[in-house]
Amino acid sequence: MSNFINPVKSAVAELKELITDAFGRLVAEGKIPAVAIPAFNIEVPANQAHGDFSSNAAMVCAKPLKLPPREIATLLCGALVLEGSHFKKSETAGPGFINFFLSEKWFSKTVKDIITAGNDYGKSSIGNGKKILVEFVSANPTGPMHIGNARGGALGDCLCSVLSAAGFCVSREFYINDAGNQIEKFADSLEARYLQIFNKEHEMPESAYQGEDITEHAKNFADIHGDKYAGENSALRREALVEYALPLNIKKLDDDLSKYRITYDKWFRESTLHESGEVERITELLKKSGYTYEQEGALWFKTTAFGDEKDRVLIRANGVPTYYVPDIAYHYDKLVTRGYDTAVDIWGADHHGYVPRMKAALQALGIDPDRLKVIIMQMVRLVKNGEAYKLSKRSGKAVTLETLLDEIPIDAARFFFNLREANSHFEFDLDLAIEKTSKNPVYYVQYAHARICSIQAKSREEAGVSGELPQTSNLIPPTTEEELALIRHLAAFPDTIELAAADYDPSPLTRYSMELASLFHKFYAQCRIKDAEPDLMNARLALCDAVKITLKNILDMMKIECPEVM
RNA sequence: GCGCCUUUAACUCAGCAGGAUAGAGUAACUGCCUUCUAAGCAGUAAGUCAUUGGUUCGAAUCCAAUAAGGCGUGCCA
Repeated sequence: MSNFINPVKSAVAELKELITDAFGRLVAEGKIPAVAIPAFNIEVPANQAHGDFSSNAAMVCAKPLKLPPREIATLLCGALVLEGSHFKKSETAGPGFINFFLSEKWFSKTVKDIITAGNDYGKSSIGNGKKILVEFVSANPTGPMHIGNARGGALGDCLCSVLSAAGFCVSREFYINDAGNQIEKFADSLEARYLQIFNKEHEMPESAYQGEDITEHAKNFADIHGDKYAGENSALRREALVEYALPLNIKKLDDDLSKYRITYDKWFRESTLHESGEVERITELLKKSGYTYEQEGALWFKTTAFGDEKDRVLIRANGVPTYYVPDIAYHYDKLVTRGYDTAVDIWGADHHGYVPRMKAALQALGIDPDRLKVIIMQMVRLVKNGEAYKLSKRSGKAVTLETLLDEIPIDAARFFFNLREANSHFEFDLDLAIEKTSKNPVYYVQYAHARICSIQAKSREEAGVSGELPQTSNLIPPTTEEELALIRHLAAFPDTIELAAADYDPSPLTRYSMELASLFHKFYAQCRIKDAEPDLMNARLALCDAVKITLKNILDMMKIECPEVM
């Protein structure tokens, strides 16, 4: 499935070998004492003048070798054999760094490898086929989704793509809280609105959902059933109302999320855990774990034994389980019953205190708590005309996902929400998101893609060839700094995916795409393609192709369109 | 009170398994379209990396304390 082309990794591995060989040679020649060489790093210097890679090998050896770092660096440089490698030059610099410069061959090879890999370029196998279940959005089915769900959706969906690209076997899941207190509250609200239709005096409970969607449900229900349920007993009436409205709400969630380009592998209903007896079974398992006790008529779980700040109630004194129990049952289902290696949950920051609680329960059940990875997402602050934008025109309530997508393109929403890491307080500039200029990062990146498409078409036309360019068999090496910088960055793509996957954070990829677009635009401004010499034109078209492939691979992951014309 | 998160240029943010002169975009100011998409490029200016200590050859990065802000701390979810 995945190609193992990682131009940076292979270069780094080669360098480590070259340096180790050089040490060996120095020892053999008696120039340095034979002591254990400490681990050293190969890194990409911030400053390009310092080469393509640099190593601190000489610096970390200063102590064991009892020699000044610069002297060691000079010795190492003398002992390095670069012939036949992908490097053309090494030099000592600064406090004792050794800087390495890649040969032109490496650059040509990288371009060729990317084109060969195509859709697979960037994929990695670090996931090793491990099964990951990512649960995200899981919005309350009692009402519309809000702006936090919009962030969670874009983040979760993109994270799934990243993990897939990194070689994990990923499932997307939505957990529907269709049981418990909030459904009771939903029933309260619907019932009150329904009864109000026939009796204006009827009062709405203060704790009820006040949104217009509730009123609409009640009205539509009354259109179908009239006052038939007004005289019924409350339990029947509530049941009928919930049975009517809940599926509509769930359908709406699904519809809205589909518009947002999110489709789940599974919608998991909390109610099934109650119906199947799993909730009771988990309660028994927890009791058996020895970490529960009864107090004041309630059943408590000793979360303090696992570092939480206080113990928590599992079963209320009235015999009804708190939300905690089905949640534990749900995670048990993910990690044990269904056997996922890892469960990733994306939660709003207001739930962060819940993390130690959930992990404590897993531990009590003998499950490694590290198998649950909770991504905490900080709040989003919408800004319009330089001011906080809090209210939605339609409902007068918090801005809904639907309202947001009315205001800005889906591409922009998905891109913007992945611009920052989840755990950063996020300011979303609505004016910027709809702007069609280079200020808007989405357009900037898409424009690079469209530009390449245009160049390719024009150049082929000019050369009078029928789609046969570029020929990658014999690329002439790049020479300009713009080309070199662009290829260096292309080569870093697989590492960026691995980094994003390891941190469960897609945002490095978003920023990577902006940098790639920027380097491409610079290259475009500086290097002619259409009227270049045939060999040069071919090489540059190949480079364009490699950029286009990489851009497309990223935008596909984010489910953002790759326009050929803008 | 206790816990988690945040604090880097005027604004929004990168950088944080310690490394060589702290980066980008926006806003401000200058240039560049008879030449492959100006939705673009080039340039100028902008910093006490919240503060104070510590760790060491070296700290925006690690540790501690302080300050400011956000969020938690329910027999709500």
